[in-house]
Amino acid sequence: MSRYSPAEIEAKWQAAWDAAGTFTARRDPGKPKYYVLEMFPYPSGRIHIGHVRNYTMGDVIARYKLATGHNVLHPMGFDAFGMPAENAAMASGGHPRDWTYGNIDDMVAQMKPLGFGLDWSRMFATCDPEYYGQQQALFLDFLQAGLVERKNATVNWDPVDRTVLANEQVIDGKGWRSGAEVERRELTQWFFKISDFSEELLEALDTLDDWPAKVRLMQSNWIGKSRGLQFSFSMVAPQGAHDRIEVYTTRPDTLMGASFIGISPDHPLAKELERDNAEVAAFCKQARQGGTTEEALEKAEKLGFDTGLTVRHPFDTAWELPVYIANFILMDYGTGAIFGCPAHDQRDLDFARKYDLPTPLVFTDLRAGDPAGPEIYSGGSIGGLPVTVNPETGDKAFVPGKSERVRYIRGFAGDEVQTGDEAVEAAIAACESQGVGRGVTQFRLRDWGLSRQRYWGCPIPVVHCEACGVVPERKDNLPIELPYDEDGTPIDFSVPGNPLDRHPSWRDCACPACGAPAQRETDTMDTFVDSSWYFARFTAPRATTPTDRAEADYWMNVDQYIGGIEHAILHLLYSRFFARAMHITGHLPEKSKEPFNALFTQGMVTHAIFQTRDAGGRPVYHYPADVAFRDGKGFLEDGTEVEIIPSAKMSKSKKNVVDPERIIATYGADTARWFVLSDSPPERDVEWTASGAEAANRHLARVHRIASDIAQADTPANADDDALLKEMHKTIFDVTQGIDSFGFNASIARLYAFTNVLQKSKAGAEAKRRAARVLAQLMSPMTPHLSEELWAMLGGTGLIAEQPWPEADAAMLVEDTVTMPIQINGKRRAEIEVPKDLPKDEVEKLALAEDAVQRALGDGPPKKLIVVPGRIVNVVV
RNA sequence: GCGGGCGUGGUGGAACGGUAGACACAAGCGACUUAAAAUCGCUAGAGCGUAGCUCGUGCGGGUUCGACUCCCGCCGCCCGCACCA
Repeated sequence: MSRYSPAEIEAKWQAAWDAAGTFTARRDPGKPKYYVLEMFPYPSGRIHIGHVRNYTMGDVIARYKLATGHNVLHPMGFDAFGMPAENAAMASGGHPRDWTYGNIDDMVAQMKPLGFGLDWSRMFATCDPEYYGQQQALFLDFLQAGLVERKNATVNWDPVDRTVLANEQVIDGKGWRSGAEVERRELTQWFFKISDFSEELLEALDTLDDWPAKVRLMQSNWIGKSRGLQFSFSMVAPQGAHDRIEVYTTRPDTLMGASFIGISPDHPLAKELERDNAEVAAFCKQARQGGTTEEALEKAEKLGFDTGLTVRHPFDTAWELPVYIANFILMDYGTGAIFGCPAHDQRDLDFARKYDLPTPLVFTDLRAGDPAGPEIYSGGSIGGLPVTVNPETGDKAFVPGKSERVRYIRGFAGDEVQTGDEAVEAAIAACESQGVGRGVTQFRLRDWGLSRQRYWGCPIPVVHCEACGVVPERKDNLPIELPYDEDGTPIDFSVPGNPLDRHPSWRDCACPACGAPAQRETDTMDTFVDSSWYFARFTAPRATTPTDRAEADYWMNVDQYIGGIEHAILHLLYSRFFARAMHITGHLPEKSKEPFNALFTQGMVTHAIFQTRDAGGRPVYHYPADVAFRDGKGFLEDGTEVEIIPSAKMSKSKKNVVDPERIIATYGADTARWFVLSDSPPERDVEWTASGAEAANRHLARVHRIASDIAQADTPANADDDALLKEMHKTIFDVTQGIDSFGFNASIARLYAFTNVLQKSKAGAEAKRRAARVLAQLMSPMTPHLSEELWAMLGGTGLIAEQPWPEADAAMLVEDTVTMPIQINGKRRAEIEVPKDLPKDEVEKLALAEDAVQRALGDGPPKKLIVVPGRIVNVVV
């Protein structure tokens, strides 16, 4: 009898699929197509177990769809531009291109042994000139279609290295290399006009039925549609050209609670004041310190500078409000100016407390004044109305939900008692009728700045000419390739900044319009651009235009997209925009405006951390391979017990990583594939454990053993055949349903159960062989190599990968009787076995006759009797 | 700080508002063996007065005949926050 030997069989069957071209996708209008795609990896050089899980999920779908008669497209590529390659060149010399392609070779070599049913002939990397040249063509088409523009953006500026930093390079407000205090600085950049599509991108979310609701909600919040009022405060004393300050607010109902005006340090008025006032300039400089992230802005200490200027309240010209320059207001949002209502906004309240500004209350809790209700205010007043928030809760603003009803004491429109939403609408209407501003619908979504001051990215194909201005490159000149060296000299990556900027022979060129000497744009594109259309490129990866319409029309859309939740907003939103832009420019059909029909977000693979402490109490981490287990505890070789911290995100610094290559070498690819799917639902994290992997391997060996016994068995057909086949059909049904609904762990649990049944069954050899072949088929999406081996062993013909999926016989699924639990007051106390269609009153009779029920009832009748047919009986006593 | 999610035995997890703990891991006991490994079988949420009863799905409330599931308020952890990919 042969033993389970993954190393042998896995290589063998991979070669067989290659030879048969099982996974090579060809357009065939006669067959329904199915496009399954996993988010492609960044070529770090090593695949990790999380990749294994991600691609195994996609492969299960791909192989299952192939078996159900689909023409499957399942491609793979690399998201190959980005900072790590430049960082590597900076840290240890070499060239980003060599580093990246070397890593890609390594990763492909690590992925192939996993036996994924991928069409490798379509592979590309986004750093291939063939790919990014087409991306440049797309950029030019977008530019011509009015989908691109130039304007200012705020960036992180390192004043010592004199370079722009990525957010992740800003640590606690300081540059990662120089340690210098980072400044926010404005720069002219290219933008995709994604905000023109805000409404459409928001509305179309409703059509994405097969996307997780949480992703749609996150996108919806990100786009952030709001209804508000745009109006201006007139200045008491005009300052230069400024005689008013334009603000936007989503809470115009709190206008009578205004306490101050805040403007961004980059507001034109602030800039004007800065010019001839050293104190203002010093404050603005300080206010511009720190990173650009929303998180940094929100968490930073709120600072303000009283300009001494004042404005008039639009409804009471005698009421003057001070104008502050504030560090938490960004010029990129709204008008770069706000009015503060401290009583009903936490940030404004913090600010008002700090600068001792009044906090007029606009509305109160309906229960205010009720002794049992919250006390919201006390203290002084303006015009007989309360001003000071209750000193006891004085640092907490009263911010109820907008749908909650509150009592307006400083309202100016609508009822005294109304919801925030109603009050906002009433306030907008009232303001409009009195000529104070206008109602405006605004979106939080900003345009997508795509310029990056870096080398390792797709060059932006434009030229700056003194005479003609900004000129698009001619498509004939594409691709504009990144220079590998500097006329024979290696590019120096050790200097901060963009090497393209200091590369004269690459930068200098002829103007595509007038032919005069001109200069190339040295910025490259955000790597999100690369990943915003790769799915379309996979449909015709070698086409000499961005897409081939016949191929794109056939293969698009992606039927099932699989990736991490961390991409829930940006990558997916940008891709949705790109698909629309590509449709407008003729590169994709109408139906592809939403390019991903279904989305699945998978969880991470985690691993316990093994830790001891050094003399100073600091943690010391240990690799899993160095830890031995006894009685559920872990020990180092010298006998020291380690502390086990379960389920932590894998990270090299914590040493809680497992290497897929080692797993494959030890157990084989099928074990790795089986285990990463087996223990947790796919959308949740799964914890990798050595014992779990071992057990998965033992199970596969067991299936192999059972199958080889069955292959040689000669038991005649008998009375047990029917029960086995019935169980087989139920298993087909359950496993299929599991795969269809991404319940891979449930499918696997069912396969375990069926294996147990098969092993114990006394059925005849023929029935058992049939059941075992079906078992092999049902396992084949997860363990394709073992399944091929079993299939061949059990007399199957051809490749199991190319067999039609087994179908459950509905007649074999029905049961004649059901077990009904009987509850007394909601607690299970007994159960009865009844015919499936027994009438309700019969069930009631049987239930009441039960001992447990009789005992609970005593002599009285039940208070209530609930019978859910086929499900449950509940007796209330 | 803001937005989104998750929380069930010693462990991973299962459970259309209807028998909480399927299926596994770890553990214990047994069979086989000279022995071990492998394999096979059995036990197993906690507690108690053990034919049975009580408690139990992060914490506190609520809705319901019935709540892991729905609602409200907390706590903890994870993801995202526009130049990480």
